Amino acid sequence: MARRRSTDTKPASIKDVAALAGVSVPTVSRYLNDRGVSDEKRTRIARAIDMLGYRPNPIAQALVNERTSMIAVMCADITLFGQAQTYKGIEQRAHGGGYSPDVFVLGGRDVAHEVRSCLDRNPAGLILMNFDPECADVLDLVPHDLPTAVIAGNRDERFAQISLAEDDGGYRITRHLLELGHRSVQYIGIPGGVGSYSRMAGWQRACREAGIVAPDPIACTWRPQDARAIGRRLADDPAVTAVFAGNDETAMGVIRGLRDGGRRVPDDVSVVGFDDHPLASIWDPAITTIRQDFHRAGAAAFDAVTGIIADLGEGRVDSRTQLVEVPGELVIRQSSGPAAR
Amino acid sequence: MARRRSTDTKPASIKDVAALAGVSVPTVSRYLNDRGVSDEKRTRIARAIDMLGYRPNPIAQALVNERTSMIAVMCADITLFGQAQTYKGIEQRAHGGGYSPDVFVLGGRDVAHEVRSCLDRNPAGLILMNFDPECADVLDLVPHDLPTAVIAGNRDERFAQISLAEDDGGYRITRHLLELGHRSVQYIGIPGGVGSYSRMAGWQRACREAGIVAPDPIACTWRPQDARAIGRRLADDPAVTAVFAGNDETAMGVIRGLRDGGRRVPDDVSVVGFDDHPLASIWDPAITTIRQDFHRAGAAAFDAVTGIIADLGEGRVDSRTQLVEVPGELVIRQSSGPAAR
DNA sequence: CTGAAAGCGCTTACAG
DNA sequence: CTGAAAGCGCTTACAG
Repeated sequence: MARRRSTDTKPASIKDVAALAGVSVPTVSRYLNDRGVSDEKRTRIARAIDMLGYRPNPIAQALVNERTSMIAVMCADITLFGQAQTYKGIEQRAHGGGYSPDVFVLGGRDVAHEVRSCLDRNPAGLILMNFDPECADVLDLVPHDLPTAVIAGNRDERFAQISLAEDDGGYRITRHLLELGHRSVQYIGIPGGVGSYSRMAGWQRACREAGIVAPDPIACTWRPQDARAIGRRLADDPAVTAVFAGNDETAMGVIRGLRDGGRRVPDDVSVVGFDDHPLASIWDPAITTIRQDFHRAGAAAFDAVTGIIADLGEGRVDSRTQLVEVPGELVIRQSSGPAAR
Repeated sequence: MARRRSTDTKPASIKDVAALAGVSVPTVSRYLNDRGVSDEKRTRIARAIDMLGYRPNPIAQALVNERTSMIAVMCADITLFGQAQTYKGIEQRAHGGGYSPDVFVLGGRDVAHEVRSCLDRNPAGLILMNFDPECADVLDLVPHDLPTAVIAGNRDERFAQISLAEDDGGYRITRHLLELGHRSVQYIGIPGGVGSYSRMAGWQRACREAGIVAPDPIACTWRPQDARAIGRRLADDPAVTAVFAGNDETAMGVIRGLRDGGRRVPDDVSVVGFDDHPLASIWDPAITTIRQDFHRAGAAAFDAVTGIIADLGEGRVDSRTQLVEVPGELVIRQSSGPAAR
């Protein structure tokens, strides 16, 4: 089998540049890495690079440096709103800098295998979007000395972490419903989303504080259709006057299901969501929600990882376990209203 | 600066395996690549690999093979529904195979620079999601001999292409509205989405065939809020009885805007979308749309690229410019109805 | 089937 | 500041 495709002109290497500039290969390398090179050779090398259209081979660099310039970004499903937005935040922050993010979707059964494949590629750092339960195990497979930031999930003292303050958001939006006079709030959960730092935990805390017994949470998938079916069932229970859906898309499904069952929102039942999806304000009725700043969380995670890398270069080590809080914001719209008397 | 982080135990290399197994390095390499190795050495090597937890270094492999096992996937914005779903299709198809997809978001001003950075990393193949106008220029920067598949966009005879048959979808959904008795259909465009293979082209064709003059298309962004503003404006024009929105999210915004302006959907105005977004059937009224099979398009693109790679290995060359059609499906729901008399 | 040699494109001590 | 040497972890001819 041919080792190179036939029509391909082989790209210039550092050797070609050195030859054309009349210097040694290490001198070109020093030029590329901003080490001391005389002005005269600088210009000669610059010209040679320009003429040849030379671009350093990142693969060779990675081999000798024993690390790439890639920041691995692991997530369970990049098609979901929060994860996509978070990645966008990472992506935009990375732009133009020395590191480029690289998505690894942990989709299959053998997550450990996928994680190892990723680590084999020698990332300079790692960002884990810990939105889904299957991601939590990943942390035990990550070498301790790999600069790492975790977004969301329970606090893990071993790593830097970006907290989206979900418990606080869940608490506040539940309080909002209680203050409207509702005597109980039904929670509908999204996959994962459990643990002491979750929106569900905030809901439970608010219920406890108000002295009411939180009803059993109802589990839902990511699919709005399933939320609709749940809403339809809830429509038949006159005791339900307030619903806290785990995210906005779930809220949309629940509202539709309640309406299918003849209940009006918010007149008969208040429904709130979470995240502030772009369609949340378009929905009819517009959805009361907690706005999450996923972009900022992504950017913060990127900054954390590159910060750790820089700190390690200078022998500092304290930034490795920092905690950054990205608070949510209660956005009151039309899907929540006073409890019917 | 330390070349390796201190707490790190250096991973085993092929050299370590060879030493432990008592064979030469090339023999281990042959073992790894399924070349002839005696049974006795096979077992010794296998044991050594197992004991050391050895994993071949893909970076070194890439350097010597002059190609990686990565399929570069370029797109403009992976947070958009169609692109995210398409990527998911690619991702799932790739699973377990020898190639892994790798996203490159062409976000910045200097697309050419971004493309070159991607190509520097020596992908084995390339998939371009040609949904946005800025992506079209990319094709001129791609070396002809890089196995490439283009998803959507105008037909480019130089490359394999997966067509989502958007013009056909646009034609059929416009026909649907015309058959309901509407005398004119207003098109609201999404960014990009022009050219002879677009949903807009299908709309124009259907109008032309019906002998009606297509009104000027209205440009919209990806933001549902902007679509809502357009809908609000349209509400004041009694001549508008049918709207074809460039995608479902735009349709939702338009419907909301029409309602803000006092018009009922579909009684006063029919509104249809495109894509079959998961929320399209949840929306009230549920949205008539063209269902697109993005997963299948992604899988087809992956198959095309890996097929080209395999064919090149065997000297075939014909698959390089194949065209695959992934048709859409008209899904009639409640947002479209007979024209008011 | 197998090992010694050479090489992929780069970088980093080591002498000058 | 600069070049000759050695090496990163692999693979592929080349002899045996």
